[in-house]
Amino acid sequence: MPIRLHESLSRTQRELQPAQPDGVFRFYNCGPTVYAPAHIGNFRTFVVNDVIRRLLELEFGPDKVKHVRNLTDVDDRTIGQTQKEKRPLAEITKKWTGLFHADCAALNCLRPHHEPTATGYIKEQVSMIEVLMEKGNAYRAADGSVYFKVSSFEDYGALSRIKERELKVTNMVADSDHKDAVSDFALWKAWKPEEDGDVKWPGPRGAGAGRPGWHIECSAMSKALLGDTIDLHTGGVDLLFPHHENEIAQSQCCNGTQFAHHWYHSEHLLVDGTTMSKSKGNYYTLGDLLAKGYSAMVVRYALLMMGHPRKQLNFTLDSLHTAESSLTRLRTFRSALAAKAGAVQAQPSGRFKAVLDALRDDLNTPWAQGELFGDINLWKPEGQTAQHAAEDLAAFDQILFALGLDVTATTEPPKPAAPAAITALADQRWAAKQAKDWAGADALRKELTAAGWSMLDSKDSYRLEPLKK
RNA sequence: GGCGCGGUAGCCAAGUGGUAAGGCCGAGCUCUGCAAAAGCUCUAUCGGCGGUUCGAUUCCGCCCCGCGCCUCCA
Repeated sequence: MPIRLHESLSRTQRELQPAQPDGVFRFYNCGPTVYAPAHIGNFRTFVVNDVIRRLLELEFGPDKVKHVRNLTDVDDRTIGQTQKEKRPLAEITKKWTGLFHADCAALNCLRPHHEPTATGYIKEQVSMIEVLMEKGNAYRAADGSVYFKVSSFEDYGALSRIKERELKVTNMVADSDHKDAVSDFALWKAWKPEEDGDVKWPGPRGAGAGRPGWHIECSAMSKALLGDTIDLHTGGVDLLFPHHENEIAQSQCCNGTQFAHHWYHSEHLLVDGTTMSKSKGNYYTLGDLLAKGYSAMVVRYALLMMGHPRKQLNFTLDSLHTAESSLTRLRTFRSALAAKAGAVQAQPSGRFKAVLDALRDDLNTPWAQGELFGDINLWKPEGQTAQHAAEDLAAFDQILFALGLDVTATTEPPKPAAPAAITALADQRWAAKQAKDWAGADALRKELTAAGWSMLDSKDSYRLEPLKK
């Protein structure tokens, strides 16, 4: 069964297929701006894209997928941060890039094959801008900036179906600058010493020094690393307009050919029913959630499995509890399977096939979850030979690979140690239990519970865990 | 004003023109001094009103409610 994915331009589901004769699937995913820690909304998109990458590898083979995800390391926000911190741009972007990589690794996202930075591709961007100027699709403004002339591209608006007169009037006033038309967008932004500090590069022929606009970077990096036409271009819905609309305009006018065969956009994450923002106090980074005691794998599960990627997902801390319980069941199930299989190695059985099919059907993760637990519920250890169990284990592991869920790693954060007062109570209860003083033991358990601790007995020892918040 | 999305059990969430997957939580039972873990079982008629149809949660129309986006935010 081929992978079918919703396509934003046609608004239909289309099969994913490599178009080039080399059979390599070319996949570009718009990456983060590295000026602050990425928040979990960002990571929903990256986790979803990671599953696309994994499905593509399963479908076409690991060496037949070329996945590019950029880092935006120069734009208004990164530069704004240099001004705020009075530190060089590279220092700031390096710091946040490092954290982004760490978060991605914790969330078990595969590294893209290329991770270009905007500042690493200035020449490529400049040269595209020059071509656009030569072709009459771009013009130099009075201040030395270069703008794309939207009216020169007939198909503009095809992706977002937005017409310039439909844009909110208030936004049109604010951004007058030196443009010929309000909908024209910057390809190159002239250097403003008071705002940009020392961030500048030599501009395209006929323009001043400055820096590239945001949109051109993706066009240039995609062209440089994947060629003029790619198989799939993805990002969050917010990028649909203007970012992707503008990329299409730039790339197609410059290259004279179709830019992307397939556009895919994942929906936004909401937190507590509304847009996440620092002022609302519902803004979470991965670090924030780890600090609350959740594992990154639980976060991945919640971001991926608890809602369809093309529907807004309302994230709550409660959903992390759900995810945690679900993930624990997966872990338990795998242990049972592995125990039964022993050392036997085998090819995947047909079990869990429906899970993969659900993913191939427009990344329907909730459906996949249904199939997954449905199959787990049907599994019975009785009558299973080690061979069968090994086959089922191989099939299960394939599903875990596709979803990027690592249940074998001990990703659980260490439980905090109990304070001395609690351990003392626990010891007392243990003693009471050994003396078969059930009433005393129960009373002590109640005390522990009241203090927020749970005492888990085993044959000849016990451990203490804090009760769930 | 424009573009778009959603309203399915306590919560989350798939899905189908013929009487609703799954997860979480909860309850009962088994097991176990208790608790935990594990296992079994149970829990909805799909926002409202019309229409089409033998039959609609699923198609059409209207209405109500909630939400997102609209130039540099994944």
